[in-house]
Amino acid sequence: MPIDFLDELQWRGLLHQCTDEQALRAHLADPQSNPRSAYTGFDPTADSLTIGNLVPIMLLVHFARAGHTPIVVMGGGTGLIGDPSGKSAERQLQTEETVRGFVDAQRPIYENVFRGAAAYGDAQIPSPRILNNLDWLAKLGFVEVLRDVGKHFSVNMMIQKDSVRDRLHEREQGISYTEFSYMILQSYDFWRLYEHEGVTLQAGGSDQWGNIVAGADLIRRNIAAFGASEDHQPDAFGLTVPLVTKTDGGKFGKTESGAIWLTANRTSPYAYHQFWLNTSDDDVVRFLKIFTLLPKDEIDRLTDEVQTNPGAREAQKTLAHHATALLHGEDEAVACERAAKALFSGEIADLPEATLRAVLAEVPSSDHSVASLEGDGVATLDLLIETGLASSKRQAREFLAAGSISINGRKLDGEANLGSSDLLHGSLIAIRRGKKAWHLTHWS
RNA sequence: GGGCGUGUACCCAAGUGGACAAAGGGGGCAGACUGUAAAUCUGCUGGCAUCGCCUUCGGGGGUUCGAAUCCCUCCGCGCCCA
Repeated sequence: MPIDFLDELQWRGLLHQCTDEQALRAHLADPQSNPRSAYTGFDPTADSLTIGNLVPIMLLVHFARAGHTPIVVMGGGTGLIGDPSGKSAERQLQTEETVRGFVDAQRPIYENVFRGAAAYGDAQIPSPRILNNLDWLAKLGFVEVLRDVGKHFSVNMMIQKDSVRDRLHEREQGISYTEFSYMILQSYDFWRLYEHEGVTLQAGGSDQWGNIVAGADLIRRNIAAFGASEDHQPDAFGLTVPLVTKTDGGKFGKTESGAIWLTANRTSPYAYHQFWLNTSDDDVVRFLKIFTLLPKDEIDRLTDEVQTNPGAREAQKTLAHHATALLHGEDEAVACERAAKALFSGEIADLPEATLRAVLAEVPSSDHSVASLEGDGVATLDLLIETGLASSKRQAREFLAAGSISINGRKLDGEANLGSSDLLHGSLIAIRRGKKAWHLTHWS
């Protein structure tokens, strides 16, 4: 039994606003005999996406779970122009090669999430179709665009748009004709997909509302101009997801060390898992709804757990597991949990070598000469500096005096020298400062 | 171009000849407590060294036994006038 798309979005808090909700509900009511297609566009501005981008992807997943057809449109073309929405300054134009590289790097993210969603239990959900708007935008002729598309856009309306208006009145940073035209391109995408792919719904982040409505508008005007549609309702809808916020006012998706990305080369699965695990009690239920596919009764149960037994952090653990599994796969999620357990308990000395190496794989490491362990051995003081765990001898002494340093999980009190008897598996010494800072030393 | 200000450590900010490696706050790091949370408490926060030494108060130069502090000069920033 497929889910009801709009109901699902609503209770999950994924629905920010949409055009004509009643008509949209009716439009989507019968996926069996009338499956619909929806698309979300993503402009490639980097070689990866951040967890903020995960929200509209989840929306497409729910669309698929409801029995409809999701389409991802990668902005290989629009990415060459630059969306002024939410930007206070003109963007640096990227070269075509760069954007192409970004497109290729981002493609697996969509595939991974949908694979993860299917693995979670919705085996019937299809993979999304992934298109690149460069394929049609690159072929457009300037005259053609001005006549067929531009005629439907009123400049009076376009300059009302917040992102454009701000730039017009901000004397420091104007807006180029290029970025001003962005809305027209995105609208054309929608029209194009409506015509050729039967797409009737565009979804996106809340900052995309203006662009989405403009697209729906273009479709309506074109229908009016060229006749077409058998019924008189223009079957083009728009829908946005909310901006995810944190209760404490901090920016969602950012840590001290930077943004949380959706590819392992930028944010390791372990760091990703830790990010979710550290969600505050105030946010965890909302995030469970948005970033996992857990059913309502399970989330209700976890909501109670947060209330009655917050110390167990079952909700955070569940969130971390499912969010990690969704993106990186179940195996990675399990590995992250195992690594977290070992690293936080500090009990690593008894782990088999292969497990130990796997657990510490993401920790900074350095190579040292095993010969130096002979005789008096190596002073931990010096080693702390060599490994970067302390920035000066004075600081290293401070850590040692405070009992902040552990060697292979054994707490060190005071200064000491390390010898070959401290080697784990004949070649490794793991140093830990405080609770979270680890460093693995290789000796050979 | 003229006038008045201002520049201090990661950030804000006191300090106007010696007691200044420089108050206070924030941030950061560590310790205790805890739930890898929040709040709270404690310590550290230029470097090297077992009393001590070395390098720092926008840059350079000078006065002085002694300069963040006084003088000269250059540079940066802010406000007002043109």
